[in-house]
Amino acid sequence: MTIKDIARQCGVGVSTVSRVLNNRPDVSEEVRQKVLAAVEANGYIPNNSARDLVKSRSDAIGVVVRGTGNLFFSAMIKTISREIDRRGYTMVLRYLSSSEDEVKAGAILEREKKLRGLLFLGGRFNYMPEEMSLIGVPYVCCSYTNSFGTLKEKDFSSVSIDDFKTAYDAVTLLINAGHKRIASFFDLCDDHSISELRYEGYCAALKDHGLPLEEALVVQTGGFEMEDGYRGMKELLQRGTSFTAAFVESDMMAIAAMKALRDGGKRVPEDCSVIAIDGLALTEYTSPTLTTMVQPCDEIAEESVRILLDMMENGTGGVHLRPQAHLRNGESVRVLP
Amino acid sequence: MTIKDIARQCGVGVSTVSRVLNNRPDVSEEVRQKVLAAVEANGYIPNNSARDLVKSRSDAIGVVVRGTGNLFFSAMIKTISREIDRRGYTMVLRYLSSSEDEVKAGAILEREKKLRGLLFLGGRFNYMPEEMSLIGVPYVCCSYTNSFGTLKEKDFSSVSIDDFKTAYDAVTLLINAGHKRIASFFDLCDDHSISELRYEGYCAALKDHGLPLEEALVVQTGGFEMEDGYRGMKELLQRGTSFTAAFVESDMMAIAAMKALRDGGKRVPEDCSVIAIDGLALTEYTSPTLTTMVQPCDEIAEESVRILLDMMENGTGGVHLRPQAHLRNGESVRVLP
DNA sequence: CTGAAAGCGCTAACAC
DNA sequence: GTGTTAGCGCTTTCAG
Repeated sequence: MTIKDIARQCGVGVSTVSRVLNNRPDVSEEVRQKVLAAVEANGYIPNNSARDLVKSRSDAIGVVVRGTGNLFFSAMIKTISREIDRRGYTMVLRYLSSSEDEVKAGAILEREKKLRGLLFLGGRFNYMPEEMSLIGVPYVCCSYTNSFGTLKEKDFSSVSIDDFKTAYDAVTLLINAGHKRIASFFDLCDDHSISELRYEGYCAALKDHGLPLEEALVVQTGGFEMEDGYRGMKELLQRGTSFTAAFVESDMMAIAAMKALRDGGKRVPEDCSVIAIDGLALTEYTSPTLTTMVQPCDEIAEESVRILLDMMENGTGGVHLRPQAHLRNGESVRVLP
Repeated sequence: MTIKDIARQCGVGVSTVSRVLNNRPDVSEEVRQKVLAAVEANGYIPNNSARDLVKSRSDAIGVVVRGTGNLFFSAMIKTISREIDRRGYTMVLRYLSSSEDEVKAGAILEREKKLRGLLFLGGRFNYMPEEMSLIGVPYVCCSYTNSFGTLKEKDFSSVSIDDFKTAYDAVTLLINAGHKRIASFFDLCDDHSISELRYEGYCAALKDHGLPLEEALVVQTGGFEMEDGYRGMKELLQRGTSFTAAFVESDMMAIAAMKALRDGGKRVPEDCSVIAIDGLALTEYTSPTLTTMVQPCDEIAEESVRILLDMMENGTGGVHLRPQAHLRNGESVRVLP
C-alpha cells in the first residue's frame, strides 16, 4: 500500500494525497475527507524511509547517557522516551561509561543516525565552543550545566538543579543539626563537573557557618558507582579522622557508604548522620531511610524534551531552567543535643 | 557527499561502490582499496533512508519493556542496547506499564517503526498463536517463557531462568535452614505469568519437604513495585499469622518487605528470614544484605540479542535457553537452631 | 486548488 | 569484475 494506491483509489493525484497527509491547507475539504477515509480504510501508513530520503533528514533524537550505574538516569529515560514518542519522534539511546566522552559520542551518533537533536544525560561542565562545533544539531544538557565552560547561553540549553546551592543546603542542614565535623564524598573535587560544583557548595556552607574545611574529611572516590561510595567510606574510616556526619553526592553512593559505616561498626544516624542528593524512591525503603535532596526528575525530563523540540522545530535559542530540589527527611540524620 | 561522488572520484560506477560498501565478494581487491580509501578520506557515510527505502525495510529492532519500576530490566537494557549497536542495528525502546499489553504494543511499534525484530522484556506466559499472528517479525521473550500458552516452540524464542526451579530452590534453602512457617509474596498467584510459576515452585518445595501450604501465609500484592511489596508485608503482619521466613519474588519487593518488617518491629533475619530472586548489585549494600537467587543478567541480554539477530538474518527457528540462576548468600537468612 | 514529473541516494538486476 | 539503469515511496516545484 503506497501513496499511489491511495491516490488511484480516490481518483486524485499523489501530490494531493501528500498534501492531505502533511496537513497542508491548500486542499478542498471535500477531497481531504475522501483521502482521509481511504487512508483509514486501508490502514495506510506512509513510508518513513521515503519521507526521510526526500527531506534528507530523520525523525531521530539522540539520547546519550553517561554513567551506566546511575539509577537516577534510568528513571528519567522512561519519561524522556515517553515524551519523545508522544511528539512523533524516535529515540536513539546510547549508553556511555563515565570514562567516555559524550560530545564525541554524540557527534558520531548524530552522523550515524542522522539525528535532529541531542539530549545529554549527564556530562562535563566545561564545554568550549570549538569542541561543540562537532555537534551540528540542537542539544540540551539534561541535569547538568556549563558552569566551567565558555559556551554562549544562547547556543545551547540546559535543565538542571543548582548543584552548588543544593549541596550548600544539604550541608547547612547538617550544620543546623549541630554537626561540626562533616565528611564529604565526591567523584573528584576538581573534575570541572557536577562533583566540583557540589564540593564548592560543601565548602561554602562550612565557611558561611564558621567551620574549617578539613582536607582529611573530604574523600574523592574516583567514581560515581556504589562500589566507589563503599570504598570511599572504608578509606575515611581507616584514616581515623573523627566525624559525626557525611554529605554524599548521590543516593546510590550514600547507600553504599552507609553499608561501609555498618561494616566498620558505626550506626547511622547515631554515630554518623548521612545526607545525599537525588531522592530516588528506593531510599525511602532502605534502613535507615535516607535524608536526601530530591531532584524533580519528571520535570527535568519533560522540560528537556520540550525545550529540545522547540529548538529543533522553531529554531529557538538557548533556554536554561533551574528547577528546585527539595528536602525529603529520612532517618539518616540525627540532631545533635 | 553521496555514493555518486565517491564513484566519480574513484573513476568507477556506483554499483561498484555499493558492492564495496556492502562487503560483496565480487570486486577486485585493487578497486576495493581505492574505494575504501575515498570513503575514508571523505568521511562518507551511506544514507540509511535511501538504503532502507530500496530494501523496503529498516535496521530497527524494537525493545518492549513491561513494568517500569523494574531495576532488573534497566540493567539489561544497557547490555541489549550495546549488543544491538554493535551489530549495526538501531534500538527502538518502548516502556509499558504492567497493565498495558505488550503484544499489542509490539504490533503497533512494528508497523510504526518498520521493525525487523522484537525483544520483549517481560510479558505474559500465555500467548496463543492467533494472538501472536499480530507480530509479523521474529521475536524473543527475554526473561520469560510461554509455559501457559500454546505457541509452537519453533515459532518464537525465549531466554529465561527456570522460574519454577529457582523459586523451588530458594524456598528449599529456607526449609533446609530449619524454617517451617514460610510466607511468600507474589504479584498474583494465578496470573499465568512469572508469579504463578514462582508460586508453583514455592508450593512444590513445601510439599516435597512435607510442609503444609497455608493460605494465610501467601500474599498477593497485586503489583511488582516496591510499594506493593511494602503493602503486602504490612498486610501479612496485620493478619497475625506467625512465620519465621519469607520468600519474595523480586529483590525490589524484598527490600520494601524488609522495611515493612522493620516498621512492624521485626528484625531481619532474627525474627524473619528473607530470600528473593534477581540478584541486583544494590542488594549487596542494603541492611541486611539480601540472600537472593542471582539471574545471569548479562548472559540473558546478550543471548537474547544474538538469537533474535540469528532469526532475522538467517531465518532460524525458535531457540529456548534456560540459563541457571545461582544463590548469593547475604545476611537476610538465619539458620534456625 | 490540483496533477505531472523530477528527483532524494541507494540497491539490484541486467548487460557487457 | 564492472558499469548502466530502473525503480523503492515520497515531497515538491511548476504548470495549469
